Amino acid sequence: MTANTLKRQPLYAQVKQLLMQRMSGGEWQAHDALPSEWELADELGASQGTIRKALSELVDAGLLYRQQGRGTYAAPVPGDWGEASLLTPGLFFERPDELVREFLGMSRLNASEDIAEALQLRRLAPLLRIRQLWRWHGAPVALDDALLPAETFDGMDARWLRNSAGVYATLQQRFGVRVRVMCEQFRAEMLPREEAGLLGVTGMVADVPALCLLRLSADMDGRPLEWRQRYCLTHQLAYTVKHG
Amino acid sequence: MTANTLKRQPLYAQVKQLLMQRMSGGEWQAHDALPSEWELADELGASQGTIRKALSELVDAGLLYRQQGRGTYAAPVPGDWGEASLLTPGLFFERPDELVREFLGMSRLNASEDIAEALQLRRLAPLLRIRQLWRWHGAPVALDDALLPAETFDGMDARWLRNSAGVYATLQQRFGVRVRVMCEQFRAEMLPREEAGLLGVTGMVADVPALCLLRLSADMDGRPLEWRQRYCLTHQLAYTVKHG
DNA sequence: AAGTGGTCTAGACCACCGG
DNA sequence: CGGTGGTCTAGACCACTTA
Repeated sequence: MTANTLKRQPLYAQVKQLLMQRMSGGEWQAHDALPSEWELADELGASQGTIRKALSELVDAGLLYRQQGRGTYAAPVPGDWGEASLLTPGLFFERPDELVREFLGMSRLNASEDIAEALQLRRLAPLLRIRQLWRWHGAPVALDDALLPAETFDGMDARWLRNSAGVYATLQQRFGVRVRVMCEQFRAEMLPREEAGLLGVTGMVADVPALCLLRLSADMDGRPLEWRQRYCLTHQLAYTVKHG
Repeated sequence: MTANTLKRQPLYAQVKQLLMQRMSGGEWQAHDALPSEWELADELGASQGTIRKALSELVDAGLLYRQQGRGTYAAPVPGDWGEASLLTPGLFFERPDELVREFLGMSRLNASEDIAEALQLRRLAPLLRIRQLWRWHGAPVALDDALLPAETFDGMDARWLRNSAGVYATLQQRFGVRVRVMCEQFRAEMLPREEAGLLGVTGMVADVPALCLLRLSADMDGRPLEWRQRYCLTHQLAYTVKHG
């Protein structure tokens, strides 16, 4: 392989980088087959083992999946809900039920100091706020606010969001940006009034504890893209994370 | 390498398995150096590349760490707190402060149906309950109950727990068992009275929401070992998880 | 300088999948 | 059957640490 990128990067890392760029450019959609290891090796002038190492790391990163005897394929865009599933508390081996997403609306606001810092924006930078409701067997269980830098996603159209599979799918389709969840925070809070209303928590029993989730997402190069805040009702359900 | 274990396992997986067994047996303590790749290759009759693949997977699993030019070392036992750190809500890049663990006591009880199933025990199987308090800058922030199958850990001594670095460290030192966190659940709950007392939540303001964490841990072969329940106060702190 | 892990190559064989 | 990914080998060179 010709030494085209930064010299101090190992070859397999350069291959990985190149493939990620091509994937971002939309060369392969979800479930499209990539060239075989040998074709890539010829094309890029590297050995098959080097190509394999790059592909393996992309599989680990969740960007590709492989099937013995068939080929290597582009993985679908991750959903807005994230890796964790909703399960009945205490049952770790339950099969997760499907969550249904409902787009509530898009609005504009200015970044607070915390959020501006996390997203590496100037103070009061304009943001898009995308609000979604999650239902489980019809009942609302979570409320999402996704905050995106407005300048990066200038031209975002609410209709795109209403008719797509979620924020991440829209960013991928309309802006060619692949999102990666960087870190998440959990804490317990009393459900604020506005969110309680949207989640259908009625009556004077306003003393409902909610699981509050914060998420920071970035593109494949690590540039922050999204600050997400979620209120989850966990009376009957719990957020379940499986480890390596 | 002689075909001694199950035939359908690839060689590198057998090497991995063997090294895990030796590690469990206490052959290498934390930060002890393992033999070099070439020494292992000679000893086990595999090639250096195969040994490397096994070692790499053990590094990914957190059992080993490697330093270029120096060697391969046994990783220290993970702490009881887990992977997630406590940070100020909304600040993802903060440096996590140290948590101080305090052993409160050990008692016995019988497994509920849920717990018996998760730990693959019969109903009402005897359990050890190990209670620990976590402090952050002196103030209590979390309360842990670790539930272990009493028969597996027959002879467990409370003094071991009081003077060790935690439950996992004790299991490793006294029983040669390496613990691996399988999955965790989060939900929001109002803090029950007993836990509120132990966490120093005083007065009539009993309406404190708490982050409730459930954890299922296992040994390296996947056999369930521990059910842990934790109540976290998250008024000023949040549970932060970083992703791959 | 010697020893270690990290990268890279070339070639081989196997297991699996599809037509 | 051919093509694919999965495993394994042997050998080479580099980068880093230690002495």
